[in-house]
Amino acid sequence: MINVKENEQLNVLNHSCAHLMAQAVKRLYPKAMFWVGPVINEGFYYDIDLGEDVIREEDFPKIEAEMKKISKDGKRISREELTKDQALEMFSDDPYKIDLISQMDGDNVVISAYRQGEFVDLCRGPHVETVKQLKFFKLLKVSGAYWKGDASNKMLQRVYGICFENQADLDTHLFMLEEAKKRDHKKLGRELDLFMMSEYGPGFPFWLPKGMLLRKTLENFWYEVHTKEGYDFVQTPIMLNQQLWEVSGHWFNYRENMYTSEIDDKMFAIKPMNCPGGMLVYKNGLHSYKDLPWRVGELGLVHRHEASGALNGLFRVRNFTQDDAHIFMTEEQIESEVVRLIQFIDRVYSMFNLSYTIELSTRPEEKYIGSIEVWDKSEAALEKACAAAGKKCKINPGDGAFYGPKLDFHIQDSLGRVWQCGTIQLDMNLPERFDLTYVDRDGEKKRPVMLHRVIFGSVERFIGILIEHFAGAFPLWLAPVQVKILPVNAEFHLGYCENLKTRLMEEGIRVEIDDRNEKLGYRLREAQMHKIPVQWVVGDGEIANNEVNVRRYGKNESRTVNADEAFAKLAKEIKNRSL
RNA sequence: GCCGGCUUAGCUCAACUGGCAGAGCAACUGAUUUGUAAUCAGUAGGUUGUAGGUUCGAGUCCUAUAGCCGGCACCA
Repeated sequence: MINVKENEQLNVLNHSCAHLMAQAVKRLYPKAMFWVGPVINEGFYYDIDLGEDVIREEDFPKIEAEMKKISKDGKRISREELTKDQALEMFSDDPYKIDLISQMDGDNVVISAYRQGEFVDLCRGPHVETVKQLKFFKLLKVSGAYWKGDASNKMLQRVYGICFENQADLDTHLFMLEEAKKRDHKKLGRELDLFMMSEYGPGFPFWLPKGMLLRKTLENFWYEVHTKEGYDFVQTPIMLNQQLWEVSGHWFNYRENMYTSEIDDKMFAIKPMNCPGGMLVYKNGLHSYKDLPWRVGELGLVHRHEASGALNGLFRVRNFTQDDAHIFMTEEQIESEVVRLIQFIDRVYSMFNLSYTIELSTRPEEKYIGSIEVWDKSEAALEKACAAAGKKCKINPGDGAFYGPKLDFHIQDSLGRVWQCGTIQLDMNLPERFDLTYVDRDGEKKRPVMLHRVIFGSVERFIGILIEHFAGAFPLWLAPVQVKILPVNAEFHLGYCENLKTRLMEEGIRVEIDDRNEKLGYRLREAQMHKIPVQWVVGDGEIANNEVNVRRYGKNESRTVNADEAFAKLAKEIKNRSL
């Protein structure tokens, strides 16, 4: 999907289009007052105060028509430079502009405004020369948005749109949006019987048999690669008492987002994170420097009371499974361990054909714990590890957690959308709070360094991303049903099919026979619509020669091959986890 | 939580300004025994999300509420 913000020409075009929209809105809603109208990756928006009035999507054609009219009139867009006083004078009846102007530093600051016809707005620019250049645009959505992004402020109306240089680009973009809609994991999840939601448990997904197969395959893969990577595995309780959450600090910081319950007069909370339980596991025994780094993995089910409006399919839920691990180590081991982790994560993402970028988030300006010296050292270690692993990393200054810096992995799906999934976080807080130690070479007890890390992030969300990434057509190794066997005539060919099925099942291959009383074309169509990767058709010809007729998902062709060869090829493809 | 929208059969959607709740697919039954994306016929399926209200009459209008969707805020 196109990124408007990063394309210089489109950036300017969309910025000007935001002004064009504002002008049209002002004509149709004379009471409208405007806050800001920036360019974003997906186009532009404008935050508007309409008083009692409301803009709805059904009003878009009207606004777009007015925009077209203004564009046709072809007024030039001109820049004016003002002093602070002049600007205040010019916008004296607009509290939003006054707020903007008074925020500008110094009394001698030069303020620029852009004018097109009767419409003028404060703006740094640049803009296109004339509104005539703004022809190929579309308003996309409208929503509420807090003034200055602060939930305690009033809500303005935010209208989104996008503008291109020609009709073809606009059409392509709108087509892509339609494509994305077709891939919606909530829609595909229903069509492919993967999961369901119920109003009896908002935000708590139900996994259906087909989805469970997908999920278990993914989890088995996770255990397999982590075992090879030297991880141990644990499972910590879902529920622990208040005292533990006080030690971890969650009771004070996140209590309103935790589900609590009283047991025998004591307060308990359902875990919103796995770490405190992990700390207790570490403290269960003594640790020698010889045992470090200790990598402890847990597919841990956590519950968080997310705001109702935040819920969104599998992307944002109230219970989810983190593919968590805590790694305990000495300070000297940070860099080599993180290099190893980056390489590990790289291998995992490549299994799904997902590319990614890494971002390093550093010490927050104000809220942080620990000494600046340790922070600097940790940040340097993470950055060095990235370089050593041969990866670039973008730096997000001040975006780290209060307890440590982190590396975030942003994956890019097949539509070019970006999702933050993996993260590697150094934690200087919990080892202290839980008084973790190891016995060093010199016999002294020392404080280990700990890092949290996830690769999928949330198993549920990752599956949602995979559904959209693959448009529901999973690679063979992941597909809930891998092979559909279709007897041409169930009466005569079923026995042979059942032998094939038994043989596939013995190898752990997920297979179904469709022997319903329907024509082959009907059953084949259904198998294709369920995006089953492989269909084997069996009739008289195949049985006579120990063959199967193989058809793949999405291919409008089939090949008749020896059954043993088909079997071997399938097994190999699954074993290799081919894409 | 906030702003806006939506909610009709398992799914996708109809039902003019308030006037007899309907179709396709799926399901079920029967016929058909099928060779690469839909065989034919029939049957059943609904307190129109829920609770109130207005009206002779409500899927349609009003109020409340739940859930969902698009954003905002939040995301340890």
